[in-house]
Amino acid sequence: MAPRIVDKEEKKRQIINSAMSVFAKNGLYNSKMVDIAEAAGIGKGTIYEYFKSKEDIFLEAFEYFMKDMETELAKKLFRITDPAEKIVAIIEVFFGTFESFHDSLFVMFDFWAEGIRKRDKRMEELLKKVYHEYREFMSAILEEGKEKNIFRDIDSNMIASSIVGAMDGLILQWIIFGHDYNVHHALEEFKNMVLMGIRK
Amino acid sequence: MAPRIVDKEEKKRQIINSAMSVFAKNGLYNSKMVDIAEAAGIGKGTIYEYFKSKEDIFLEAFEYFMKDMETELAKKLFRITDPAEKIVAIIEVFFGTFESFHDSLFVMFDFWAEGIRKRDKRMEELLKKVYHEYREFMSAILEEGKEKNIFRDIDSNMIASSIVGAMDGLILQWIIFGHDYNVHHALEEFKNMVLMGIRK
DNA sequence: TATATTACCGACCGGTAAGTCGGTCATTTT
DNA sequence: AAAATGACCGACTTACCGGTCGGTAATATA
Repeated sequence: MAPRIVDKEEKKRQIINSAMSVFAKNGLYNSKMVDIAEAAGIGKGTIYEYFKSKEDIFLEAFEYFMKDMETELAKKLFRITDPAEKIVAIIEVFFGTFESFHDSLFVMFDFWAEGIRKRDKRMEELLKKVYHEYREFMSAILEEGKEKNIFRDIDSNMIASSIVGAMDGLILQWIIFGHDYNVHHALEEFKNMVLMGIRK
Repeated sequence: MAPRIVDKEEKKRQIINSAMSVFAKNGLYNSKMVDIAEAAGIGKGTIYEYFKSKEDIFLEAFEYFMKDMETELAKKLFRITDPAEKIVAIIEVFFGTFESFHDSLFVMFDFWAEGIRKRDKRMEELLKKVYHEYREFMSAILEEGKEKNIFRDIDSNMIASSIVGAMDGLILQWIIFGHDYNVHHALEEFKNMVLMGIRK
C-alpha cells in the first residue's frame, strides 16, 4: 500500500533548478520541455507529474527566484536605520547582486517579456505583485525619511516608482548593451542624483 | 510588357499600418499573418510579395514608428535653448505623447519583449540603436548644461542612461498597472527629482 | 511470492500557423 | 485580339512542440 517514497517538494525544486539553467542558456522561448527534462535527467512525461504545464514551471521558478532576491535584500538591510542609507543600500544590493546573478536576471527579464507578450492573467498578476511590493517598500522608506525631516516634501509613491523604474531600466540597458558600462560607476552616479534630488 | 502599376512603397506602408493596428489590438504574439492580411483587405499570400517574413513586418513597423516619435520630439524641441528646459521638454514629450499614443507604445513594448525573447540578432541591433540614440541625445544636452555651468559635475552618460531608463520603467509600470496613477503628476515629481539632482 | 501502489517514461496525437506554390485575374503592349 | 507580364490569392504543406496515455519498473506490504 506504499511504494518507494519520493520527496515531492525536493524533486520539484530539482526540476525548477534544471529549468532555470536551461532558461538562462536558451531563453524562455527556446526552452522546450524535452530540454528541461533532459537537464533534470528525467523523462518529459515525468515533469507533468510535478507541474501542470510549462507555464506552471515558469511561474513557480519566478516565485522561487524572487524569494531568493528578497532574502538577500532583507539580510543586508536589517541593521540599517537611516532612510537615506536604506535607499543607498537597496540600490547597492540591486546593482551589486545582479553582477553575479546576471544569468538569473536575464531570466527575470524573459519572464517579464513573456508576461507582456502572452497577456496571460496569472503572469500579469505576478508582475503586478512584484512591482507593487517593491514600490510599497521603497515608498515606506521615503515616508519615513520625510517624517524624520531628511527628505523634502515629495510624493513618495511617484518617487518610489521612478527609482524602481530607473533601476529596472538601467539593468535592462546593461544587459542589452552587453555590459558596456561599469555598474559601480552607474550606481554611484544614480545614487547621488536620487539623494540630491530628494534631500532637504 | 508592363502590367498594372502599383506603388510598392505605398502598399508596404498600407500593410504596415494595418499590421500596427492588429498588433495594438492583439499583441505581437497573437497577431497572425491572416489577421494582418484581413485588416489590410488583401490575401495572406500577397503580404509575402512585400515582406520576406513576419519578422520583417515587425522590424519595418518598428522603424516606422520610431521615426514618427523622433519627428514629434524634434518638432517640440527645436526652439528651446536652455539645457534644463530641454530636459524638461523631453520628459514632457515622452510622458505627454504616450497618453494619446498608448496603443502604439504598447506595441513598442511588445517589440521590446519580442526582441528579448527571441534573442534575434536583427531585433537586438535595432533596440541597441534606439537606446543608443536616446542616450546620446540626452547625454549631449547634459554636457551642454555642464559647460554652461547649470549642471554639476555629473557623468553625463550614466545620468542619461538613468533618465532614459527611468522613463521607460515608469511607462512600463503605468502600462502594467493599467494606468493607475496620474501621468502628469508622475512627470512633475520625476522632473523635479532629476533637476534638483543634477543642478548646481 | 503475490499484489498493490506509485514513479516514471517516451511514442504518439492534435492543434497551430508560417510560408509556399500553382494558378487566376487584370492590365498593358504589340 | 492575343500575348506577355506582373499582381494577387488561399488551399496546402510542413515543422514544431505541448500535453496525453498506456504501459513498465521499482518498491512496499501482506
